[in-house]
Amino acid sequence: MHDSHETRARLLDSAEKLFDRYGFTATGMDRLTTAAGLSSRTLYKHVGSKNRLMAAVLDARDRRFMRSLRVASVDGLFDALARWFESEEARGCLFLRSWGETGGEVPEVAEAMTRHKQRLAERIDEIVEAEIGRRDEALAEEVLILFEGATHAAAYRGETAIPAARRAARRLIEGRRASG
Amino acid sequence: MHDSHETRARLLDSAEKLFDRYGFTATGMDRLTTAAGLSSRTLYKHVGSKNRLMAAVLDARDRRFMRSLRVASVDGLFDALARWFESEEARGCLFLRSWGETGGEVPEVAEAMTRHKQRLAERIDEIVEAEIGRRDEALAEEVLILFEGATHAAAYRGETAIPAARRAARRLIEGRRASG
DNA sequence: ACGAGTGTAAAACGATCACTTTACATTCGC
DNA sequence: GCGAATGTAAAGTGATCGTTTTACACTCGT
Repeated sequence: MHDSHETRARLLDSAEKLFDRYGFTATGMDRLTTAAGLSSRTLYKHVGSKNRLMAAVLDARDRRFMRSLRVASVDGLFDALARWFESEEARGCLFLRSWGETGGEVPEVAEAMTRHKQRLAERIDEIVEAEIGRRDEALAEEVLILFEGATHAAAYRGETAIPAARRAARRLIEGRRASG
Repeated sequence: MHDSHETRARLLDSAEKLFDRYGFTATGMDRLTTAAGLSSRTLYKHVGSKNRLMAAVLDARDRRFMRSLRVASVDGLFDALARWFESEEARGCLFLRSWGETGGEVPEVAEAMTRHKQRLAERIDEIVEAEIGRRDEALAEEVLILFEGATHAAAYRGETAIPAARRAARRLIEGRRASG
């Protein structure tokens, strides 16, 4: 048989590009099968439904994104985001977009979004702790908001949004480190 | 004749709720006509097409949103956002969502998004100037990113995101006010 | 009372939607 | 070399998409 794992990877990869570029609902199954080089029969054997395909795409994207965020400082965090947008176009967070497009009513998608945002928040908690030597949930939430804001502002302002967010985050961190 | 202006307002109002709740593509014309209490013939006489309806909805929302942002301080800015989310559910920015759903390929929608974000940036420029007594584009961009971040983080973290963003913005402002 | 304007309800348009099925080719272990 | 598995291509499923059309009713100024 053909390598099932490789086929699935190719499917998730091409589907992610299409969903990101054209949106979830506007991307039809024929475009997905063509891009993956699969018959619709095989595609359905692999993922079961369009909703489950979207959820699988989001889970794979979460792993890839989180892998790129293995950094130990807020500068590293925003540098990682800048690097992400060197290979991906900035169109806002795909998790939030998919969740919004489906009205929050597709459980697989809603759960993938929640899981991803939970992991992101935890990662930022750790980075903030590494920076100032103790946990600071309030500061971590502020950095998370800058991260979320940079992700979305980059979609319409270009990548100057990312150094601006990085600058602001650094200032907030320095303020807590000194007077903490 | 029936009041054409009132009919149009009712149409835009119900359409905005549906687009926001279920997404643009997933909301069909039958749902829109039913919610507006109009025949499809009349709806098409008023707005011409679904794309133009979305653009009209966005323009009306821009006016309403900008009217709610007539404030003179960053505290006022984030308080206004909190007030906005008392009557609207937080699902991220409808302009960015619509733009993303249509792949940036519907000119009316893309232009409405660009116009809105331009106005928002100008308003925040003015607010920052009122706070510190001079223009500061870098600081204004940081506040904009916090605003964008709060808008989207509120969708999955609840409204604690807004006071957190307000707190961070205040800290950034105070830093520039003191040290010039 | 009449034509123009404005409204409705409902059928019809071809296209496309997610998904299934049919029919057939290939590769595999044994 | 045979049966099971896995693949393809392509037609077909009924539903729904955005949009237009047909047919008909009401209200206006004149």
